[in-house]
Amino acid sequence: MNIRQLLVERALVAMDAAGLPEGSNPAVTQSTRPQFGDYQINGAMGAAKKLKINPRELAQKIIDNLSVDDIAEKTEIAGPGFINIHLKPEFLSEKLVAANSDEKLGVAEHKVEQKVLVDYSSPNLAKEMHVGHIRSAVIGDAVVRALEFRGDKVVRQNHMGDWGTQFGMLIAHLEDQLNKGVDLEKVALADLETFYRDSKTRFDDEDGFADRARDYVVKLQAGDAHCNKLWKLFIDTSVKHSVEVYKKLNVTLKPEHIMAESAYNGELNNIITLLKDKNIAQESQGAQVVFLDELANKDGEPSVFIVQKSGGGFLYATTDLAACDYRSNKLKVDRILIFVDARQSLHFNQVELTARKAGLLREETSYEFCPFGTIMGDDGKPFKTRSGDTIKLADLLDEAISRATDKLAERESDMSDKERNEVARKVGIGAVKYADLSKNRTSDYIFNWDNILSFEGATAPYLQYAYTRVRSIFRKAGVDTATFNADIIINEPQEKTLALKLLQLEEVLDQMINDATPHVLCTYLYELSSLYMTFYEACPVLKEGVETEIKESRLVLCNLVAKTLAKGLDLLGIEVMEQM
RNA sequence: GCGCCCUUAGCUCAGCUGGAUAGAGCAACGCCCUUCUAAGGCGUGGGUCGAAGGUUCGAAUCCUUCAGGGCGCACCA
Repeated sequence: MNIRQLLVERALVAMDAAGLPEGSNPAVTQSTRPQFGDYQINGAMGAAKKLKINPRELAQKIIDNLSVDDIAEKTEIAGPGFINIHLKPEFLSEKLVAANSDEKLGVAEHKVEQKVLVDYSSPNLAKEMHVGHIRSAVIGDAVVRALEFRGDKVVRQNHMGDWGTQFGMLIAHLEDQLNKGVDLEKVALADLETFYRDSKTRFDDEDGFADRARDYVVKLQAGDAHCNKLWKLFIDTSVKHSVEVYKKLNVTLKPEHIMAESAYNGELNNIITLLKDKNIAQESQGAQVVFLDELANKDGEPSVFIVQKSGGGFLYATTDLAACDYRSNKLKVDRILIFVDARQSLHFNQVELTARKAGLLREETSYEFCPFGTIMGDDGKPFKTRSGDTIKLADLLDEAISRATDKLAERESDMSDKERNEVARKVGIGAVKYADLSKNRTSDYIFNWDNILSFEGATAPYLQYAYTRVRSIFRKAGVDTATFNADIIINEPQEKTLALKLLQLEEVLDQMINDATPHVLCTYLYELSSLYMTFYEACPVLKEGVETEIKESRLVLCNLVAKTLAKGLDLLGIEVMEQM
């Protein structure tokens, strides 16, 4: 049930009947205040401007043709030409009762299933995941879950960085360590961070090392057995580490979703050949390069996109082009969503332009680069992503759980130790994830321990707490929430606003899926919880003196709040608990 | 140099298919636990929406210029 969409459809019919040109935007939005109704149609003003007619008169004409008797109790024109829609309480009640007996809470599945490929997490291997890696994993996973809930077919791909130049450097360093007789298990892999940093230092400072590293990459990519054997040591350790982090983070990525850069190695030569044959790539300074006029600067100099290095080595550009081909031409997906740091915007722009020209991306495939902002330190400067101090993601998650444990210990509770540990884990991890998910994907992200691990205000624990409050009522009432349903009677304003909010889940999910922005769901769930808290204080359910019909009506509202919170949080990858 | 992004309350952020009095959380202050879990609720204070122009009946939202900040731009990913 998408009320806004329903009103858009009705408004379009009315606008057409009122003689407005096709393509007029009804501009339906939720009303900003109660006196303006629940929704408003603002399209009359825009259309009137284009046609140079009186907007109020046009609004009246639209209302005359607007058929909303089944859903609205009142429509009115206000101000310069707003059309305010006041929904019927009976309409809300009816839809809520239906939603309460529906597994999907009244959210319809997409009529035409789409095949959507989501490329997310995609860490660079040979390093531990640090705090910056949380964004792609957590945001991508939320979008994946929402897509599946709406009925789309999702292909998860973890495009791990296991094939780049850094591996030449790592292999060379590892080889030297082994030749010195250093024990492999202890030194090389126990601390990937240190190992990476040491290699990087040699790469930057030591004469000849960089050249050797570059040579090893070519060998690796050409299938050299010795290099591959050493390389595999890094990959296995890194993948194992990633899987542990995903599990802790409650992210649905599994080893079978790994489609790493190396997986495309066999295709890279073909890609270059194709680009050369089609005269898309040309040699320049010994490398294979695509010049893109579409991204030319104002002097007309085209943007440079290197697809093969002068030594013959391939780059992530080559791999990403091969990935386009595989996803679009082989898997034939409708959408490709890529959750990657915004600093790679130019690169992915270049990839899409080149891939489209070369036929590596079909026209029908939508290629959606979904960038996210950079992690900033408290000083407002970006965290170093290479060879600098970083906070390990695993450590951050452990600290979150530890803080939640302390907080929980302050409260009285009859829970067992095991239950308390579970609650602390869900609260801690939830808080971290919500802090990340609730921010606009595209903006930069200031990393601050206190904000990220806060358990008050607009946080996951607040939503989890709202959930436990509802569940507590049901424990007392002793009703079976799976089957319980009753008529909904909307008398109090708190009931009305809560009822309307409950019916807006689908609207929110659509926006989240279209724009790949989980923060709209975060905002929605917070508002829902907040409205529930208000309702909870104002509208007693089980207390003495509440009439049976009112009690049952409120129980249904409570039930829907609980189910919506649980489902919404589940789509964000955040767990709920019965008590806390 | 060129390109992309950002600038909203003391702090962290929503809002940006142009709409009615710009919203939350944190922090501050004042109330509310013999009544369904106070990780809560109710209330108060707090804003030249970076600046200046422009388009419009209407601009935080669109356009231009400027300032400040960030990022990217030929062989890393």
